[in-house]
Amino acid sequence: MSQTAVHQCTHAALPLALAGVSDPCSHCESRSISLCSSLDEQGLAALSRITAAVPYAAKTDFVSEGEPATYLFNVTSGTVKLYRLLADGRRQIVGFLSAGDFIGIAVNDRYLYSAETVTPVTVCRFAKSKFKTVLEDYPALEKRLFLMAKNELAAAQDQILLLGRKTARERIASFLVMMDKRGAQPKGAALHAVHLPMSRSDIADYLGLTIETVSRTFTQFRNDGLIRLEGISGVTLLDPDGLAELAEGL
Amino acid sequence: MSQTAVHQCTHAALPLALAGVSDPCSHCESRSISLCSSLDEQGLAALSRITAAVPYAAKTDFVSEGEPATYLFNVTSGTVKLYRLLADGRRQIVGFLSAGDFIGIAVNDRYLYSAETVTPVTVCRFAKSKFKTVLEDYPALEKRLFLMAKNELAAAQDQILLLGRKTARERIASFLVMMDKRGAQPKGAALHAVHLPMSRSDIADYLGLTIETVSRTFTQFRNDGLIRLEGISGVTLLDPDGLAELAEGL
DNA sequence: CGCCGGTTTGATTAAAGTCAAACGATGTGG
DNA sequence: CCACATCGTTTGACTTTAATCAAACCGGCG
Repeated sequence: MSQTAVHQCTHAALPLALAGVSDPCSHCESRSISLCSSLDEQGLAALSRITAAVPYAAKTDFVSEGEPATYLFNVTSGTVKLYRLLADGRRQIVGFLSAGDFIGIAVNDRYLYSAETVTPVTVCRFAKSKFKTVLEDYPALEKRLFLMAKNELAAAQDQILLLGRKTARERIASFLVMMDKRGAQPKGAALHAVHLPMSRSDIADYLGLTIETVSRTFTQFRNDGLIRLEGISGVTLLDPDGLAELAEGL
Repeated sequence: MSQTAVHQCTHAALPLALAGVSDPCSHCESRSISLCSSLDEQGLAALSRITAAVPYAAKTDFVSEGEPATYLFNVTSGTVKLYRLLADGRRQIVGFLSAGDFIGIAVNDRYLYSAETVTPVTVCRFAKSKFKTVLEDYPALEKRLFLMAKNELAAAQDQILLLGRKTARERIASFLVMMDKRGAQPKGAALHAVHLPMSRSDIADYLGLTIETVSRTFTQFRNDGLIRLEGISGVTLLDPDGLAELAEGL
């Protein structure tokens, strides 16, 4: 029905000058890796109009599990953790997000988890009601959201396997390999220097372990020559292949 | 082009061209609870044309993790388990499916998990390529798939919390409460008779436990007066509220 | 300098896993 | 029809892994 709105706008580079300096989206650094990559210039402009770029300090809670999902967020810099709590305070971190990741996939219009910044973070914030109207005009955006949901689902199932069946060593190895991949050095780089912005406590709550077990396993890996610890948040993977095998249970 | 491809598929079955009587979808029992509920009569007929109703015996493997996702499935009766394996054979069941559930959300066109029937099962099977053409004509279908993916994601995160932070007792309680809800007696029914079609081994692999721990916890619950065990696959929840509290960690 | 939070290391405990045997349904063949 | 083999389940004894409790350590900061 409203698909007439879709087929236009295949012209190449519209001069950005039109949008002018007031449009934060058109020169956004995470544009190419975020859901915005599914939009043409017009769509970007439409989204830009309903977007507020918001900075948060480290350790700021900005989404609460079960609350009405009035805002959607697109992380543009920094690291965010998503978590759920049990009644007595036990915490499970369900994911770490960084630039390009999206927050707001909701069920019954309620957030599935709480979100807290790990580092200082900037997000693009949209009111959900307004976002929906943009969504209607740009079906590619919904496709992209669907794709992101599928990727989240795949990641969730990786974590289910990890939590259900892997040992502490395998969990830590999986975590290091994942963080290494995420750091995304161009292929096969020799130097696997990984930065871990989150605390040991966060790592523990992500892997279903305790702080002490995380710490002990790190020193074990150091003694085994698998990693080198550089300060508190730096790790170099000395044997990435060995760690990858450990992660798979080999 | 897509139309011709779709027509080819009517070779093996009855003369479907004359809709109505021979159309298996229009009187499908799971129609109202499956993705088909998002389709009008025309859409249903289109889907019907590319559908094959396939029966599987119990314990039949019919989807393999990592394989190209050439078929999609809609469960219409029976119980299916989805699982992932570690290299050495450790198994994690990521979900149990029953009538109305969908199999085939894929990433990079590959299945995320393996699927095996628990009981005798019937599925509606679609070739993915053909399904895609129907999808193009019925956007409501894609919306419905998106909704299902979001629900799966919510369920996956429940399981992450369970596996990462709950005790054996809490896991079993959560499982019983979930199976009770699924059995869906009309609201607040006094009789919480739950049927467990899967083996203890399946339950263990779903909850990240061993067979022995599952068995011991069941007898513990029986001794605590929380449940009554009726034969091998029957359980009655004597204290559903108590179990629900246990499940939440209270 | 000495406090403070997060981290590491150490000693001990507890929860769940492993190994092993008994039990109980179900099905088969003598 | 019953003896017996089989498979999944339950129960028991013991072990192991990771959790808990506790102290020492370390780096940053007022």
